[in-house]
Formats: sequence, structure tokens, C-alpha cells
Amino acid sequence: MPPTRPETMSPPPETAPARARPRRTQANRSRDARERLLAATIEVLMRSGYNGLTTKEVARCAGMSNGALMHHYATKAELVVGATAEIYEESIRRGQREAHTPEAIERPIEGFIKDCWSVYFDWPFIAAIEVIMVARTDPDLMNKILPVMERYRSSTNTLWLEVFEKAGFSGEQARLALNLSLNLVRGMALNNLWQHDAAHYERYIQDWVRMVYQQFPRSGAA
Amino acid sequence: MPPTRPETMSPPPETAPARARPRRTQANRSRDARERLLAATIEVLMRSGYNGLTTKEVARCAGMSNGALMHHYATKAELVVGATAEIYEESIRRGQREAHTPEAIERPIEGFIKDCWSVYFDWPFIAAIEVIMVARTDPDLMNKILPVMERYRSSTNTLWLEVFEKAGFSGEQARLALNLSLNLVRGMALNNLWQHDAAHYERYIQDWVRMVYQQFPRSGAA
DNA sequence: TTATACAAACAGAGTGTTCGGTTTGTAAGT
DNA sequence: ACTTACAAACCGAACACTCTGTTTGTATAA
Repeated sequence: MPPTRPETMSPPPETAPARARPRRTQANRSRDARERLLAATIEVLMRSGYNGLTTKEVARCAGMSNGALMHHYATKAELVVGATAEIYEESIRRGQREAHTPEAIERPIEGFIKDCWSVYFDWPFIAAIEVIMVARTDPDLMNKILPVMERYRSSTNTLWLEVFEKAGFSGEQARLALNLSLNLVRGMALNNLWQHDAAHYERYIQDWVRMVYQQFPRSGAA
Repeated sequence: MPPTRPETMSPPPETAPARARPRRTQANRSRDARERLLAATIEVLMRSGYNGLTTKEVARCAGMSNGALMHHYATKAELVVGATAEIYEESIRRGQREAHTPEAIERPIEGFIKDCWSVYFDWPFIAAIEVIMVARTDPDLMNKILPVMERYRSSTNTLWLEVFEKAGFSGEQARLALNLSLNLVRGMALNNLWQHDAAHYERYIQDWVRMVYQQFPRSGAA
């Protein structure tokens, strides 16, 4: 008995017969399947952690068979690496979106922290750590995700360094503010894993932002 | 990793070197076995991560059989909870040691950071995260380790708040400095998992310490 | 257009292995 | 004697991965 038949839907009685078969190309099917698999991997990673990440569960969550999964990603490691790349791509996208807002250009420190916040207090950070903790004792996996992480780091860094410089910060000031802010938010996000209280952290962040502006009085502003 | 033996090893200090009969009491045997098991658990956790943490490997690492392990810790969860408690006890001990040095009383910010550093850039932090990441999606486990973590948090907090106040900081100043410093070090320690470069982080820590002292000019010093 | 040939996408039962935990039995301490 | 500490064989479940076969898309030739 096949579990949960997806074919139960009766096609609407032909208002448009052209709609009868989507007739997707192979390339389309393949791309779509891979996307669904990566999304499912991240979803399972978030819901059950790496410990509960099984190929069967991912396949089920993506609505396909185990065999289909193995066809697109021959090993579990391949699947996880693919998902990790997707996680960091999403993180990069968020940064670029945030860095190009007028508010970020006006007040880059708040902008950068907002960027970090949106990544670290959300699923990209949690999903990434799940993988990183496994990679810590798995050199093969680590070697495969390191370039992905490095790409995110350098991309974010150059992106915001530019914003800071345009806002009148010196290179040294910007580097210091970026590094301290990043690690501060990261530390709070980690703590947030077992002590959910965003408002609590936000108060300290405000104090921190005040400290930075006080420490680095800008010469010119945009 | 606990290569250092914090336990109270009692080799035969008996009157006679005749080691024919160790004659340990049951309580001694039991306590010793449990300690060895917890140490082995932490060791495996560090070497292989939670993913590679199997009861059989722990037993082998502790030099005992699987049955013996199950006798002392009926489930894997019990074992992990016990190890977690041990991890945080060690962390508390390190803090108390550091907080009572003259240097810490003289310069509490450096002292507190040094305390954090010794915990977060060493095995207690790594081992703890391994457990925490699993507990994230395992409410049972989380409920069991939360009190342990809370005990460490409050213990460390009151310990250092006292030191800061004696050093002339106001309560508000101390709370802010402690919270920001802690999360800063924590964020760096996390990054250190895949980008080992302590010297790099230390430079930024120095900048941070300077910022804090500049921000909080003390009225009186010890 | 239609028939044929092949490749890629997919399904699902089956494989050996390993896991946490149990059972059974023995030695040591009280 | 009786309880605790430990050993080792054992068990069902779950795992990543494989194997066999079916469906669907695509290229080619009549």
C-alpha cells in the first residue's frame, strides 16, 4: 500500500485543456526536485536537528521517494553540503538587501547589526550551526563548507566596509565596529538558543550602539 | 578535553605497598566508575561530537563494559545530563579561581574576560554546545540541562558583580560590561570553531577592554 | 507526425551495519 | 545470604545506502 497518494486530485473538467499536462522539461524537473530537497533538508534540520536528519525524513518532507533523493544527492553529505550553501546564499541576500536601504547608509552601525540580527536570530544561523558542529569533528565535511562560509564572510565584510566608509568612518574604525558588533550579536544569538528573550538582548544592543557612536565621532555624514 | 585528571585518584597509599588487595568499598567503586564514565563521555563528545557519542564507545573509552555503563547510567540521556553537569561545575570552578586572584580584583574587566576565555576557548564550551544543540530539539533533555546552565549563569554573575562593585563600578556599569563582554567572547569562541586564530580575537578584545575603561572611568579603585 | 532508442527522474523493497537497550551470568563487597 | 558491580552475548529498530524496475522526457529516423 503506497503511503498517501498524491494523485487523488481530480483534474478540473477542462475549462482549459491546454492545462491538462504541465509537460515540464527534464531540466525543470531536476532543478525543482533539488530545490525541494534542499528546502526539506533545512526544514528537517530546523525541526529535528542534525541528529534527526535522515534521508528518509527529508525525502518524505520533500514529497518524494528515497530513491529520488539518492538520485539527485548520492550521499547524505552531498545533501547537507548543498543545504549549507543554500543557507549562506540566503544570508548573503539578506545582507545585500539591508545594506542598500537608506537607513543603513545613514546609520551603518544600526544597519549592520540589523543585518546580523536578521541572520543570527533566525533559521540561517541555527541551521548553519547544526552543520558546523558536525563538521567540527568531520574534516571532509568541514573542508566542503569552509569555502561557503568564507564566501559569506568576505562578501558581507566588503559590502559593509564600503557602507561604513561612505558614512565617514575610517577603515580601522569600521573594521573594529564590524568585528565587535558581529561577535556580540553572534554571542547573543547563541545564548538565545536556550534563553529566548530578544527584548533583553536588544536593550544591551542599544547601549552598545551608543558606545560605538560615542567612541567614533564621525567627521562627515551622508 | 579532560586530559588533566581533576579527580581524586587514590592509588594504594595504604600502609603497606602490598597491593595484593585494593579492598575498595562499594561506594568508592561506584563513585570512581561514574567519574570515569563522565570523563569518558566528555572525551568522546570532544573527539567525535554528539553524533559519534555512542554508549559503546563511551564504555570502551572508560575501560568498562556496556553493561557496566548501563548499570550506572540507565539511559544515554542520563549519561549526557551527568556529563553536562560536570562540564558546568568545571566552568564554575574556573571562574571562582580567576575571580579571587589579585589581578582580577585590580582589573576586573580583564579578569572576567580571562575567565570567559578560559571556559569558552576550551573544552567546556565546545562540549556544552554539543549538548545544547541536541537539547534544542529535545525538550526532555533541555529541561534537564536548563537548571544546570542557570546555576552557572547566576553563580558567575553574582561572583563577578561583587568583584566589579569592589573595584568601584556601579551596578549598572558592571551589568553592562559583564553582559557585553560575555557575549563578545562567546561570539568569538563560536567563530573559533571553524577559524582557529586566537591571536586575531585577542587584538579585538584589547580594543574592547580599552573601550570599556574609557566608557566607565572608575571613581575609586581597590 | 509517428515510431523507435535511449537517458534521466523516480519509486520502493532490500542490504548490511550500528545503535540504544536487555538479558543472562559471574565476581566482589557487606 | 544478599546486594551491588561488572561482563558479554543478544535483540529489535533505525540508519545510510543499493538494487531492480517503472515512468517520463528527448533525440533521431521513417
